[in-house]
Amino acid sequence: MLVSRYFRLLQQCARRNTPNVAKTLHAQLLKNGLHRYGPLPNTLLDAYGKCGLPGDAFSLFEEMPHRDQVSWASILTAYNQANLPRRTLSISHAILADGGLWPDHFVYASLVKACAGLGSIRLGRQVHASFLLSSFCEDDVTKSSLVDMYAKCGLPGDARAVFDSILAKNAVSWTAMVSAYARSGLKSDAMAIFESAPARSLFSWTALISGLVQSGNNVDAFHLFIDMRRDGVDIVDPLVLSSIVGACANLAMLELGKQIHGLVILLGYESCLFISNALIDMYAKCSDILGAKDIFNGMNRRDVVSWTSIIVGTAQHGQAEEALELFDKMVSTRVKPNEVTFVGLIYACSHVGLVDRGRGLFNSMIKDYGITPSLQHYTCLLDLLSRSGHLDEAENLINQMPFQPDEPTWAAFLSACKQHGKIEMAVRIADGLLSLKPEDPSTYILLSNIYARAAMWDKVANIRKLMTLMDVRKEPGYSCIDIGKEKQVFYAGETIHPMKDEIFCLLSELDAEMRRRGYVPDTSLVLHDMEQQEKEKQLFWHSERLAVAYGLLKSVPGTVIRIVKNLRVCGDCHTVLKFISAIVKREIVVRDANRYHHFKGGTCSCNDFW
DNA sequence: ATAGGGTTAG
Repeated sequence: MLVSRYFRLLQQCARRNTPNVAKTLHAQLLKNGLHRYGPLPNTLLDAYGKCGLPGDAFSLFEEMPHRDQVSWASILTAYNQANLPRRTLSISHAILADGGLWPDHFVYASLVKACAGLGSIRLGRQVHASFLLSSFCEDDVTKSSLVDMYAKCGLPGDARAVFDSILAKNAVSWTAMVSAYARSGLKSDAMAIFESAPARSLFSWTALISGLVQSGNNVDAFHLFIDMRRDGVDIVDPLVLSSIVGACANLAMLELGKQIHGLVILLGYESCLFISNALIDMYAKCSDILGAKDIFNGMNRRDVVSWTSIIVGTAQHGQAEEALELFDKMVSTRVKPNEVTFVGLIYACSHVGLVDRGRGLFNSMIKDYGITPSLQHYTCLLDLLSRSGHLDEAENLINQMPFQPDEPTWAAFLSACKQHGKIEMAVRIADGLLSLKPEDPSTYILLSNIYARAAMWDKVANIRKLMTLMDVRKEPGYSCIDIGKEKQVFYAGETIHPMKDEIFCLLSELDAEMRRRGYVPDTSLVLHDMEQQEKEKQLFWHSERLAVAYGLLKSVPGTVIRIVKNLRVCGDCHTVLKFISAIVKREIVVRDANRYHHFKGGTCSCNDFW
């Protein structure tokens, strides 16, 4: 009787995720000597794993005198559950060595899941091959996990092949396939599978919507979310909400995001951890950093993602010192920073030119936290060094780092050389960059500027020729502005807007006032060969100016004007927006392709670093 | 007694 009670209680622990109860039961089992009784050790191991205690699970596993298939499967699950796929796979090597135990279908499913988590197609294919040669090769559960593994490795065709081989497809297999197509951006295939599935559920809707958000089809995801609501699907689990909050963030749709936030509250999920995390990011990406802080401050539990989201958001909005203070608080509350946190922190340092602090953080990341720097970390550090004029150190780093620098990395370094007047160095870097056959139009504009600065006119001509030859054309710039519930999009040079005359009139007035205050148009970044006056006219019609003028004409006086731009703000527009914010005494927030600019009283939060 | 699908930060 007593033994069956322990079984029941431990299984309950696993289901309800109550680690303390698991530990108490373990202690009782030790006390009454039942800890080695029958399958109880495996049940306890499973409970530890499912309660998120992989360390305790592993100690137990090591102490076991007899490990069977179930023990192996349970320890693998424990590591998968804790999102430690490397551990899962490292243990799998031991499986073969330990008493000649052969993996069963439970073990295969766990191994495939670990490969999916790592995104390692090489290991994934090895496990797949081994599975096919085993006597469990018809197992449908493992096949469903293979569908997912191929999907996560970006191979929807391979996923489909496995899916077609599943004999008895169930809800899990259909959902895995919907997710496979959706996350690969294969919209119509995803829809087709979704519709041909025998049943729909919150699970399959979530797979479809989340997948589309992940592949950047945010608007489609939104329409499907509305369809799902119309279908009357009960949102008994908030996962889909975090995806749709993410869609609002990606689209920078603040009003829509606020409405979804309302829905989150209505459905009672506002204290759910990863919903709050998604909301922090949404408000930050929608330029409302105060809204993001409200969410963060109102949380009763915060994890790495919460801290990292607010640190990154604060840094991107130009409040670097505050981002660094937040990090100190994070450390003092014993939340362990991860690789993403350090990206945000080094970025923050680069923004205010805190070279020593940034270097220190980079080293501490490696030494104190055991994190191997990625290309992104090197890029942040390079940015910090080169912006602050430590160009030789930056060049050394480029040559020593274990990554091949990509085009944006070279371009950023090059632009810093130009900024600091290191023309010889710039030309050397430019020659190297050119030989990599860059693809981004702005790289060509930068190169052309460098050569022009060095008076190397034949090279300038060569760049122009290359651009026509490769048909490198600048992506058309556009800016969006939300006024109430209406969204307006302005393209550069647009002349068909119904309020065109009023916009032109206002911009002319502002232009005159700016010139009185000392504004001189900076036409150095206008590409085309044309007269000065013509160049100035080009700048005059840049999309962000049209959007600001429209905002000034239509919005409630005194409110913040929020603009989202697809490209980076040009240097001249940046100057103009600073002037305008002072003249009209309004705060203007621009989210460009790279960062956020809060223009207020003639200055910008980015300190002219962008 | 053990496995598979939907989740947030760069």
